[in-house]
Amino acid sequence: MSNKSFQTPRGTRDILPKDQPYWQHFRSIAENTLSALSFDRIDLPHIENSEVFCRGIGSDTDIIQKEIYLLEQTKEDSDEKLALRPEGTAGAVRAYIQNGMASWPQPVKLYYLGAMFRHDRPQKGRYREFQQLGIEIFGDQTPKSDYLAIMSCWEILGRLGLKDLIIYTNSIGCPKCRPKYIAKLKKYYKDKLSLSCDNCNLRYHNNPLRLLDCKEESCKKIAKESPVILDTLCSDCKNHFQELLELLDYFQIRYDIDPRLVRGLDYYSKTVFEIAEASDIERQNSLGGGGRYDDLIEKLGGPKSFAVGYSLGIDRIVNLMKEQKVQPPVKNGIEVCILQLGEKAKNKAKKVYDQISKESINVLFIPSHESLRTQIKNAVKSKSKYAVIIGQAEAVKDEVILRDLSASAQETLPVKNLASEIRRRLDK
RNA sequence: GCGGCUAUAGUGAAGUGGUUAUCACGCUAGUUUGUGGCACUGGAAUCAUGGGUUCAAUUCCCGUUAGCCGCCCCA
Repeated sequence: MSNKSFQTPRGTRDILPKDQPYWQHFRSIAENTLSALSFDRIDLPHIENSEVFCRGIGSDTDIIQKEIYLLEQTKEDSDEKLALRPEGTAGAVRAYIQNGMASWPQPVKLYYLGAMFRHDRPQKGRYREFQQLGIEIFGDQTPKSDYLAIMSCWEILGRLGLKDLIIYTNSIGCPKCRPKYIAKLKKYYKDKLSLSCDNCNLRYHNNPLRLLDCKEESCKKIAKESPVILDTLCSDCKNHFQELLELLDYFQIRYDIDPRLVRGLDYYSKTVFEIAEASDIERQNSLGGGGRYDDLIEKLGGPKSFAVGYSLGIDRIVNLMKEQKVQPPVKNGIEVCILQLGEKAKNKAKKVYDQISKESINVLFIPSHESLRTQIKNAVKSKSKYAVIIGQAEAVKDEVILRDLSASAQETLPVKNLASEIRRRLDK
């Protein structure tokens, strides 16, 4: 008897049986939707060489600088630093390269489902171990893939029954045109740095794009007046974005262009987007986000290729399902319990059991000497819908009592065709 | 990583510097083997954890841990 009790480490939690229907509902809708669009599932390791993440996500990002879980090294792999994955894209790109997917028929459309880890301060909807669904489309540079990504995401959440969702989108240009914008942005900010927060002063040097993303009131004002990247895009990026928007319009996907939307990961180019509930103005709890990352494959040592993808935070989606009262379907469980009194009934009960289970009705029968009172209590506790009661009298006459446990009504029925009778009632 | 609030049965809540710490719902055992959800009788909390103040701490103070909120960041 130890008196020390344990609890889940900070930012992790048990997902208990009562919540599982929500998770299963999400998974089944997501997987059905995606496989209907010819996405294939891939499972990736939870650990990778930490370089995959550093080079992929960008060593200046918060994720790498302060949120990544590095594993303690063991003797055997002492020269390989391993890290718990903080997101899925970098690992997916590694898999694309390692498995020569560049020579598969393009585009390669993948999805994955699983836990990600970030050492952040937990809050509601923010956990250190959290579940993501991610998709990646490799090998196509046209806006069709951007559209397909956004549409699949929109479709999954729509089919789940979530309401009031909105896509925020923007284009952050390509390596050709972004430097021009950044120069323009820096010029604009140059004489305003004294008015900006410390963080923004750092951003000015390290990651100027993120100046637009500052949440400080004073900085927000400055950002609001700042030059808009869309005006500086090269014609290639401009057309790409334009074509994407036309597709979104055509399919009536609700979106807003947010010229200040930039994302926390370094690998994006051209299209970026997030999806959130419309009332979550500050987007503290984005349900998901993604974008195009045409240069990442090369950056991780692969051939020149193209890619677009996104990830959804399942924990947040489950929270929203609960808030919006989305009812997940519930599994059937036990439908019929057989209760029996006496030896004679015990022999009959087995035949009844066989008949019922052949009809693929979920039936439970454990012979016992318990009182009928106790047996009924147990049947109710097992959440069975019906009880089939067989006593001495019924056994002799080849009958049973069929009791509806929720309605407290019962009637005597012949054993013959009992199963199909029960099936009829269950299907009602 | 920084700041704020919180911590009492499974859940939600009361409450007190000093005998058996309340209440609701839930859970559980039974009310003597032909009828459950009602009723009745029982059971279950070292008042998160470690330390301090005190004759005495669940109550006051400090640390720790965890949750929530804000910042940061993101899913």
